[in-house]
Amino acid sequence: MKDKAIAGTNPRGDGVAGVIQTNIGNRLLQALSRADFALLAPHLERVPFAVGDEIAATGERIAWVHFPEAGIAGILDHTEGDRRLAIGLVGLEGMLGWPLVLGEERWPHDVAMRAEAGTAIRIAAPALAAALDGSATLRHTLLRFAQVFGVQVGQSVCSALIHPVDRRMARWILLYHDRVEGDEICLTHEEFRLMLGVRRSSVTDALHKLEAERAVRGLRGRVVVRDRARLLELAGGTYGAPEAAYRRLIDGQLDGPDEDAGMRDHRSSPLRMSGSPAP
Amino acid sequence: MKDKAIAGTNPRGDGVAGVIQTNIGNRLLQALSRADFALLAPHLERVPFAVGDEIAATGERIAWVHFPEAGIAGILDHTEGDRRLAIGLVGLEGMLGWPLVLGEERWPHDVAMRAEAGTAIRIAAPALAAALDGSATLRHTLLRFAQVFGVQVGQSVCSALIHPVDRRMARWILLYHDRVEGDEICLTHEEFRLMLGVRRSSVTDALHKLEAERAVRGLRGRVVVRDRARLLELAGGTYGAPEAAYRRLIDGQLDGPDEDAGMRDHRSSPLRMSGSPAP
DNA sequence: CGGTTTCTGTACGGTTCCGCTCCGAGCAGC
DNA sequence: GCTGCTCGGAGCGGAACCGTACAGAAACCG
Repeated sequence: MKDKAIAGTNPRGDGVAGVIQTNIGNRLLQALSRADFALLAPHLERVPFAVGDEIAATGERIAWVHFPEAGIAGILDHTEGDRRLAIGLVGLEGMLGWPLVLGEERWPHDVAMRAEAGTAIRIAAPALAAALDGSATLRHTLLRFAQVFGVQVGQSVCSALIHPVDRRMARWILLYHDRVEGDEICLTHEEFRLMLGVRRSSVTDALHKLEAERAVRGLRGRVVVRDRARLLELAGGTYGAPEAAYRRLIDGQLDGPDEDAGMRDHRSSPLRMSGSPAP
Repeated sequence: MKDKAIAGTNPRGDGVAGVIQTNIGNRLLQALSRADFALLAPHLERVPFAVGDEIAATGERIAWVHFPEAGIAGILDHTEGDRRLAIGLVGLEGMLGWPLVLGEERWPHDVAMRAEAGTAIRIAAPALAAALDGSATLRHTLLRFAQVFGVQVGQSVCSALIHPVDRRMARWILLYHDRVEGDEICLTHEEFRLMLGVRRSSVTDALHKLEAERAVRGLRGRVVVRDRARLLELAGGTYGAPEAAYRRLIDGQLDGPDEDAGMRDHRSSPLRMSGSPAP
């Protein structure tokens, strides 16, 4: 329980209204100015979702934009063959539907919920579009998230090209870990398989290598992070840049001008608010 | 000479002023409304570049935004190890520096010119930022390009995960082919190696497979496309979506509302203007 | 024209990962 | 208890790729 003091608000699916900024578990919405949030507030509603829920399907119109509060969304591409491969993850730090902010009305990928059930705040696409037209600062915040996610996808390319399965897996575990309460990640080997683009038993092998490094512990249906620093080593340069960019572009915009933190300092876990004890 | 009637303007490096919209070889600038172009025009200048020129380096401030007219830019990530891996390509259809439009002031990747020398139209970052603040339609066009490029990177992930080297290579050849006059692509095996993330001799092998398929012909320092349709088959689903999105979002915005073309119709070559004879 | 550099083709042994298949372990329902 | 299902672990032959190394071919250059 060493993290995410901000996230731990009430994840009950009340469904309508009563959504106020201090009552929200999504960091992107929290980062908005009071005025920008007020623009959105009348149109926000909280919805629950279960593991496996499909938020979006490639080619369909974007009807809703979601801001997850708990749970993790996999961004899935299934342009090739039968498999759907994960190109990135979005959790409570981001939004689902950024293509709308970039002027695209259709989903370029599938989006499916993973790892654990939770809630999201959603807003209808036309309402968001109207608010975007009315506020440059709102635009800026959401666009910056799109940029951060783009960097994440870029790292997915590098990871896929040069890392063996176990090191790719270390990266995905970190991405999940950042977006989850505690150290448990509820995913079966089969789900890892789809993300990594390998056969299921390669996941078993990779997990065993990570266990031999004492980096994680594998249990039925879940993985427990045991040594985050070791995972960081294994992931190498393919973890960190988007997280640093997030801190600089989304969190940092509150603190003032960029303090020239650089993109290379990613040994910490900027998305994960470790060390902040709950009240 | 079966393509790109639009692109064939004077690629001499005149360097300053005199840049008018009909005189420009960049399709993104061409797609702008007359008013939006007029906003930028006073600040545009044409610059030449050579193969190997480094347009940007990771972490540095974005000082200039470039719109290539001929030649191709590789977007390179070198977060891991010594190698720089290509995550995407940008040519005369796009721009270099879209992170600025998304609110990021620093380059998230390296950018280097590839394949052939050429020219680009550039604009200083502050001038572009001012113009963006002043025109929603300008913003929309440039943001849409950022979206299209994001889709391209997503496909790079899938390609890297599930395709063997020769099929990945087919995809890259198509991406180059779209952005080049004629059917010759001037790249050495060594340059392919960096993009594909493999050793140099694997490039030789892959190229031989493509030659056996009669899809391309390899010469010293270049590859000639012989059977584009065959390349499309080999690339499978990892080619086409961004090109279709480009036509819909950038070209289509002139023609009227989207005619529901769908994302899946990518057997043609939407970026490549084949069949339009020069006057 | 001969020497040098660059680019391409080829080979060898070793590793990773594939597809496939089968088995056991945990877990729910009845 | 037994059954049925999901999930994890293991083995085997083969294909893809790797790192390394070396030789021929093409371009370059003085």
